Amino acid sequence: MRKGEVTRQHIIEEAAALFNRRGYAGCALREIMEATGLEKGGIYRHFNSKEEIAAEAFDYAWGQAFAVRTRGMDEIDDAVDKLRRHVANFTEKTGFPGGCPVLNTSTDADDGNPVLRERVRGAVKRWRAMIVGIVEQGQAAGSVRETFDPQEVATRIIGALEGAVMLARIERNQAVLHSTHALLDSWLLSEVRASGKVRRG
Amino acid sequence: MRKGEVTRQHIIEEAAALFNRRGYAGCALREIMEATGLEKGGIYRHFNSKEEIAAEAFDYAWGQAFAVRTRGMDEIDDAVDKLRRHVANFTEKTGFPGGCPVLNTSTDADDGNPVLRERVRGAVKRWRAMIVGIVEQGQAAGSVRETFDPQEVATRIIGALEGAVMLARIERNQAVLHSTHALLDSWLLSEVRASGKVRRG
DNA sequence: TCTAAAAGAGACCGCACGGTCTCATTCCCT
DNA sequence: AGGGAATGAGACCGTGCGGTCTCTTTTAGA
Repeated sequence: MRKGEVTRQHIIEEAAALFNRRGYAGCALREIMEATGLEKGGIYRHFNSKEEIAAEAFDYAWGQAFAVRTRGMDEIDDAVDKLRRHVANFTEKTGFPGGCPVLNTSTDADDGNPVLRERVRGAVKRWRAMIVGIVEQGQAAGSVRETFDPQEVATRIIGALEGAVMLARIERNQAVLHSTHALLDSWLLSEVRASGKVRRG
Repeated sequence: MRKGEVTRQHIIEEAAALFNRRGYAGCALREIMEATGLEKGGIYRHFNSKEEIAAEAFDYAWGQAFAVRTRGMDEIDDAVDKLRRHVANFTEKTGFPGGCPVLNTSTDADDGNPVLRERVRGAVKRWRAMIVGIVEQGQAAGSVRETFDPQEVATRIIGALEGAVMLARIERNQAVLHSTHALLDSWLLSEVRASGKVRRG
């Protein structure tokens, strides 16, 4: 890796934390300069615009957060337990400094920032697809109830998790996350799990 | 009402819509000037700073949204039906242009904007207190299960609603709101409602 | 109708913003 | 070691930002 590539990645990482905390409009290039120790020339050497930095910063932040939230899932076969792990990771571990990138960027993306909008949408689409996939596998394997629409399970989980993150931040109270963890866990075990069914696979 | 008071209120209302859509940092005074047809002198005649406008704009926006979301609840005696009305209002009606003021402002409030932070927190506190109060009344009246912690019911409802709003916006799909409405409604009827209990009151 | 106060227009301020481009320094390959 | 390319510093640009303050216009009450 060349010196420039190292610097480029360093800019992305520093900018990611700043954009996640302050939002796109609220974070000036000057702050990224300070955080990286570079002057403008050094930053514009690698990126054409602030928007380009923000886009790559979001991708990085979301990648980091998603990795934390999906850790250990692959080692679990059972669909319900896999989802339970996901919920536990999300609520009990810090995904990325400054909170959830999807939540924070969703308002930035709202108005006049199509690049970020597509990025956030893509992230949610992949997240939803992951959950839907797991539910469908579970239904095929007989461990998830057939009565649940996989899309609605995904809506429930994503909505509840993002809502909890928002509440925890506003109220400055992590208990909301623990409480949501317990609620979703209980729901997955008692409602989503197919009880008494034979597990195939 | 004096002419000035009318103008002041007009500024607040126009600013509320703009701040809700663009966020604090993303909305310049020039935009408020354009929306109101006033010059700076006219705006600074009534407010000392942009922050003061934003604070009053948030109060106004939240007041409007909350009124929509609580409409008709007072005419309902049963606690579970009252909460169902709230959920229906929230998911099926537009609370305020540009989305939910609490969600939108929560990221603005995050970093370096203590005035807005306290405002948002206060709004959520009142919202939570309303739901907790209804649950407690329902438990006292025997129509809500005693096994539920009222705070957790509030967490569940607020979290799910705000998460759904966020998702609906990102995905540009109102179906998420309808789906969340159905999920919460079903939960309230089948889990929260005390079945077979005598209703007192 | 008159007049003082209220309300608002508009010119101005200093500073900050994102971006451009030339020059200086560093890197890295031969 | 040398030299060309890569990398980054720094000066500069035009524009926009929130805020200030004087002057003009409008309001509203006697």
